[in-house]
Amino acid sequence: MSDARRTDRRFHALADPTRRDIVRRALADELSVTALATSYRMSFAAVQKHVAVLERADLVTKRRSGREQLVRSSIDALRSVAESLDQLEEVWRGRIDRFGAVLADEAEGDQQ
Amino acid sequence: MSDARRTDRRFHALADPTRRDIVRRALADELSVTALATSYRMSFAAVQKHVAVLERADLVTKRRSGREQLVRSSIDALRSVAESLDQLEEVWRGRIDRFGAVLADEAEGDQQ
DNA sequence: GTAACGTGCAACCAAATGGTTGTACGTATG
DNA sequence: CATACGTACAACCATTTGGTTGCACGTTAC
Repeated sequence: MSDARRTDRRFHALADPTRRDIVRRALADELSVTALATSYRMSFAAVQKHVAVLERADLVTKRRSGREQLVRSSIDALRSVAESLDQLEEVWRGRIDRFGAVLADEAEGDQQ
Repeated sequence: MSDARRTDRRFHALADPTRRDIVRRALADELSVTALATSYRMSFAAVQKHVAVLERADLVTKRRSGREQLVRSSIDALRSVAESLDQLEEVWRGRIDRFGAVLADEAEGDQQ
């Protein structure tokens, strides 16, 4: 999968409060899909779909244990999302640096 | 607008490569909608819609200058997205801390 | 004043999203 | 073995998304 496509999926997966909550809870503990589902006012199938969206984005992984499927969040995937934001932050800093350079040039021009 | 709703919109807005590119370019420079639009292989109206999505998410602001509308990204909004990821990171660290505590307890139990 | 430019917006369309119910199947429990 | 549990998945539906074209309107340039 292309990098951009993966980033798309990750941001998209996080653009829903239920899914962010699932990620949060599965960061703290490993939980079965049913255990997760009891917390939300929607059908089990709906929660299962949310987990599938997170799984396709690699934000969570599942591990079978008997008849349960245990969901765990991937801190690495979350960090890679944070990283794409950091890249933007760097672009912004670059702009400031150039702005600073212009000011320095002007000061140089002004000096006697 | 609720906090969650705003977070939804921001993640959603960033879940598209064209929009992330617009944010990136408007972080480095202030650009008109038309200037932005020339870079992408889609209609002006489509780009305009992307800018509108970013605007509703407060990720960019527009400033009128003559007949042009200059788009600039908001570094603060980007940082607030990064912040919601940091909160998840903290949950994860909390889990590790508890895990560490369990190990410490076990060690304590083990000690002679 | 007229023509060209930059923008906003409505109408339309195909595809994706987010929910539902129902069914099927492997696993545990009594 | 029979029943309940946990999960997966298909079919269906309303809404949203992401694109298009066309038109209107204010601003600039000639």
